[in-house]
Amino acid sequence: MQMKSTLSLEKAGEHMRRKMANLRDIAAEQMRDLRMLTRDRVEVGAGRYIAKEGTRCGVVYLVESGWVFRSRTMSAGQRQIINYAIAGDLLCADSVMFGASGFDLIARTPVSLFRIDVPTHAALIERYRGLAASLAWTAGQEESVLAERVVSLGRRDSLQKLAHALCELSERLSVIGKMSVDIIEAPLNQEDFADLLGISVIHVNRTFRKLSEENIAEYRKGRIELLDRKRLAEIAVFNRAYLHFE
Amino acid sequence: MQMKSTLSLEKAGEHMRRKMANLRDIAAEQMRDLRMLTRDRVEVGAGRYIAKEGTRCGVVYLVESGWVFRSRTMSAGQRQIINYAIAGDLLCADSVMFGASGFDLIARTPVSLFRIDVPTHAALIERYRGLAASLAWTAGQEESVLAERVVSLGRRDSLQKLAHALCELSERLSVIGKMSVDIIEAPLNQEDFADLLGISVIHVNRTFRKLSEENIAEYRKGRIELLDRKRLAEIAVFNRAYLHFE
DNA sequence: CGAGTACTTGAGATTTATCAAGGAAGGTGG
DNA sequence: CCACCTTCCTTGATAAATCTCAAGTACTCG
Repeated sequence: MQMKSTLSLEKAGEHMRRKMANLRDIAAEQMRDLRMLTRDRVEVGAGRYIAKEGTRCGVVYLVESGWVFRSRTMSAGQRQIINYAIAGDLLCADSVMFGASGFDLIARTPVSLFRIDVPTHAALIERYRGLAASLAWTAGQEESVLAERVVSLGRRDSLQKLAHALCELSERLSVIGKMSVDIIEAPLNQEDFADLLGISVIHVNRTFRKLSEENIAEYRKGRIELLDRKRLAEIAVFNRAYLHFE
Repeated sequence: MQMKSTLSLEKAGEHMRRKMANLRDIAAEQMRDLRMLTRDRVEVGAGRYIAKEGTRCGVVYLVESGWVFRSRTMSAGQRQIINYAIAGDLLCADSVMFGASGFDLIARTPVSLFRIDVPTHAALIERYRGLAASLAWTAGQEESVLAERVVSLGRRDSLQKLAHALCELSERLSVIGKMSVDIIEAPLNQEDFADLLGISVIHVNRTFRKLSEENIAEYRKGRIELLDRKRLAEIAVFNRAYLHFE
C-alpha cells in the first residue's frame, strides 16, 4: 500500500472510531488490526454491485468514501432499501459469521472501499480483538438501526417516516463531519427516499412539499436544507439514542 | 443451582446450538461458558417487562421457555413488535456492547429465563470465546431477521406480510422442536399479528379470512393450522436463508 | 348468568398508490 | 449556441389498500 492509501485508511478508521465512542479503550488495537488486515483499496463505479443476494462473500469492507445501499429487489420490481452505508461504515460485517449476504450491496455513487481480509472467527477473536470488537459493535448498531427502521415502516405515517429519515441522515453525516450547517448532501433522489421509506415516489414528492410548505425542510436535487430542525424532530419523535453515537 | 435447573439449561443451550449450526466447532466451549456464567433462573409473569426502553440493562438472558416480545409503543398508543424471542433465543445480546436497551422487552406468556452475567467485552473475548461467538451469531442473525422484516413492512402487501410471518414462525418453531405437523402453536392473538405486521387488527382478521377462504391457513385462537404450506410460501416468496439455520 | 376478551363484519373515511402528463435541468452532438 | 434527449421532479385525477368507527357474535371464566 502506498502512502496515500495508508493515510486514507487512517481517516476512514477515524470515522469508524468516532462512531464507536464506547469502544475507546481498544481504539488503538482496532487501528492496528485494520492496518494489519487491510489488503487493498477497491474502487467501485456508481450503480455496480458490491455483493449480490445469495452470493458468498467472506470479506469485509470499510467504506472510505461514497454511498452504498443494502437493498432487496422484489419479483414485481419494487425495491426496498434496508440501510445505507457511508464513510466509516463496515460492509458485510455479518459475512464473518454467515459467509453469504442476504441482500444486494450496490454502490449508489462511485465508492472507495478498503478490503479487509477477515480470518476465521476463532482467529479473529484470538488475535484481532480490536477488529472483533468493531465487528460486534457494527452488528449491534446495525441491528439497532434496523429495529428503528421497522418501527418507522410499521407505525409511522409518511410524513413521520420522512422526517425521521432526515433526522437520521443528519446525525449520521454529522458524526463523520459531512454535515454543513443544516444541509444534508446526499445522493438520494426521490425514488431512493421512496425505497428507503417503503412508499411511492409520488408520495415522497408530496411529503417533501408538505415539509417545504411548512418551512421545515426543502428538497433540491440530492441536497436537503433543514430549515427547522426542532419541528422536524418533533414530527419524527426522533431520539438519537438508537444510533449509539457517543 | 439445582439439578433441575442445570438440566433445563442444557436443554435451552441445546435449542440455542441447534440454530447455530455453523458454530458447531465451538459448541462445547459455548456450553461450558453458559454453565460458568449462568447465575440463576428468572421467572417472569405474562405481561411483565423484562427491560424497558432506555433502561440500563447490562445482562443477557437465555430463554428457556415462553414468548418474549421486543416492541416499541408510540406516543399515540400504537405498538410495533420488532421481534419475538422463544426458547433458545438470547435477550439483550446487544447490551454487552451498548448497556441500554432501545426497546421494551415484554413477556407475552409466563417466561423462564436464565440470567447470564456477562463480563466486560474484553474479558468476554478473552475468556469466554464460546459465549462471545454465540453473542456475535445472535447479533448477526437478529440483524438478518430485522432486515427481512424491513422488506416485509416496506414492500409486501398485507397478505404477503402475513404469509411471510407464518412461514417464519413455522421455521423458528421447527428448529426448537415445537412444531407439531402443520400447527403453529403461538400465543399470538390477532392484535399481536397486527403489531408485528404493522397493520390494523381488523385487517389482520380479513387477511386471515382470505387465507382460510383459499384453504391455505386457518386461524383459531393462537393456533394456526397450515393447510397448504406450498402456496403459503409462494405467496410470501419465502426463502429461509435469512434465518441462517443449518 | 354476567362480564370480559377476542374475534368478526359492514360502512364509510383516509391514506397511499397508480396512471397520465407536463415541466425543469443538465448533458451532448451538431 | 441551439435542438434534442434523458433524468428527475411536479401535479392532477382516479383507484386501491387499509384504517377507523360501530356494532354484533362467540367463547371463557367466575
